[in-house]
Formats: sequence, C-alpha cells, structure tokens
Amino acid sequence: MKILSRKFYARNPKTVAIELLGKVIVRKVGNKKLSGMIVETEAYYGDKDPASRAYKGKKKYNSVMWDLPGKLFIYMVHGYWLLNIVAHEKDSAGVVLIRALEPLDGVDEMIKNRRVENIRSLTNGPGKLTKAMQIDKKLNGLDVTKRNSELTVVKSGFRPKNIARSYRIGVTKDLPEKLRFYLKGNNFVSR
DNA sequence: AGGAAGATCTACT
DNA sequence: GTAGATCTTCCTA
Repeated sequence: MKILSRKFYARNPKTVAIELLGKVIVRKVGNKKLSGMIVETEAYYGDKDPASRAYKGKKKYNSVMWDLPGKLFIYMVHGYWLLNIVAHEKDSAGVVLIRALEPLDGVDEMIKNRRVENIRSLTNGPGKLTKAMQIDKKLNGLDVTKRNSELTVVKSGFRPKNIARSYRIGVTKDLPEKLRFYLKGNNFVSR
C-alpha cells in the first residue's frame, strides 16, 4: 500500500483530519507489524486555537507543531500518550489528533500490550491506541512519510462514507466549530 | 511547590 | 449513562 506523501499533510488541519479517516496506520515493532484503520480524528490549529498545544507559543515540548507536516507530535495527558500528526499550510502550526482505530494486523500483540480481552476496547480511545501500538515520547518528531519509519500511514481500499462531525471531546476551551470527525456506526469510535 | 491537562478505569444510580 | 480517583509530564509562580 502506498504511503501518504508530505503534500497530503501540507494542508489545512481540518481537511487532513477528514481525509485521514479510512487510512491505515502501520506500526513496526521489531519484526512485528501492528496496524489499524483510522476511524476518528480531531483537528487542532496553531495560535488561534485555545485548545491547541501551540496556543501559548513555541515551547521546547511543542516545537514540532511548527515543523514539517507529516511528523509525529506526541505528548502526555493524564498519564496517557496521545498521537498527533503535524498538518498545516506553510508558515503555520497545526496537528491532527488520532482518536481511534479499528484494529487490523497484530491484534494478539495489542491484546498483550493492553491487557484486555475485548477487541472493541482495544483502540477506541486516544490513550488506548498508543498503548496498544507501543507509541510513546520516543517517536516524537518521527517522519511518517518515510518508508523505513517505525510508523507510517498508508492508503487503503476503504472508501469511508457516513462521515459525521461533532465538537472536540474533553476540550475545556473549544472553538465554535465542529472539529472532530468520525465514521458513523463504526464500533471503534470512542463514544 | 502546586496545578492543569485533548483520558481512562471502576463503581455505581 | 454519570461521578470520582488516578494516571505523568510540563507550566507558572
């Protein structure tokens, strides 16, 4: 399957968030392959977005938000790592948060990582999928457009329809715009 | 030193 | 379905 190019991410975060639905995240751990289809995303802007990590300006921990589109931005909230992909037009900041996946390859391995039996609760939340796929701070800044990366995003045969949108989840200061996108009816969306 | 943060789990009504 | 405890950085004072 074809890896998404840098150009794909070099657009408005909202556009990228919508188009990432139905794509597949491939995580390589040693010789094991874990993968899952993206079923839920949220868009975050730069300094105009009070919920964004970029809102208060460039800091050491968030500087990758201004970096090349297609890089990973990973940070900790309430004890969980959250997976974001940098997406923005030239000279700005922005990311797309990956909120939920539908597991494809390596389900056994994910069950081991998560210590749950229920497939449905394996990756149906932003903190859960990072644990299932062994994603943490070490992958911050990783370029997902390179074929040999430990984590890549590829096209798939899925043609998502029934895309629904809502306000972002858990955000204390949201924008007056619906920036969460998910596949309606999919069993793996977070709520 | 103290607190907030894009969440999750558990234990209930 | 909601409520409360707890999770681990990084920020602010």
